[in-house]
Amino acid sequence: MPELPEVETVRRGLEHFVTGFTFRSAHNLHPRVLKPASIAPLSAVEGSRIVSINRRGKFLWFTLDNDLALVAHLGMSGQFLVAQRDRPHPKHVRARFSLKRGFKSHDLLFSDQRTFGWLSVEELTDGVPQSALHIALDPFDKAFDRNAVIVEMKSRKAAIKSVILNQEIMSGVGNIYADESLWRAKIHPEIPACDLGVKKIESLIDAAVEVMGEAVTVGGTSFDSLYINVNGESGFFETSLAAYGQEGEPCPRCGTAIRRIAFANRSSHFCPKCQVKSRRKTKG
DNA sequence: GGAAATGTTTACCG
DNA sequence: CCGGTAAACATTTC
Repeated sequence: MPELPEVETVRRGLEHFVTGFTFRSAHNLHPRVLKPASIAPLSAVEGSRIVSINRRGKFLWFTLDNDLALVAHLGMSGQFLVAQRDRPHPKHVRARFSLKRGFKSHDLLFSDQRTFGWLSVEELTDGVPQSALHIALDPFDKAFDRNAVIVEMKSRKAAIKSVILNQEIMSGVGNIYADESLWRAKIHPEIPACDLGVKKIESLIDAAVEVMGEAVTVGGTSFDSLYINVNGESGFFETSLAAYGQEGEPCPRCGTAIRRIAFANRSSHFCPKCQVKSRRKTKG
């Protein structure tokens, strides 16, 4: 379930294990793993050295030493795995890369059960691949302009949850962290963004940064294990979710049962007492 | 058996 | 242009 924190965890894992390595071979093992917009087959990366691993929102890419990038989106279920001899061969392997640096070598696998993820070879524009150019900066980017994002959000008539999920305004937030952020900021998901005060939108962005930052911290604690480190499992969900997936469970703040509504083709979870739609005050 | 689940893109309608 | 909705992609789990 990769959103920004999971993708960042994968990025850190890859940075640790494959930076400086050269692609010795690249094998495409599934007819849909290569994004149609890719300018070349996966084998185009053979012979290239990995300079850095980069991320914007949920888009991930390997910057190579030849102005190209191997771009990856994990979709719903994509994973990178460093193949290990003593581990069983993972299922749903869509691509296999053989890497080497000096006497060291290992295989990197891209596994994706539901095949919503993809890989592509792309050119970079100012260090950003073609397919991620339309994606807005995420709040962890050094160049992230918080005030500009607040102004943009405030100008939208759409429901605040749609706005915070819109990757072209601010990237990185998916359905889970949207619900968690809205819960922390005490905002009902269906309130039009333009009806919210600047302070409220500010607190929502801060909540998103906070909750995703915590998730990255938890996900990043597994650095001792090669396997866990790159597979994108954060372990965050089991203990720390206040709203997402908690329908019927008590709100950790007030004890009211969390509600689930179908919204924007997805589920939204919120506390009907803490996150009220109208600002009408109770009489008396 | 049916619904729901994660994300993105595209289409269609108002 | 904006926004809401749905469908498409695939598979597994409840």
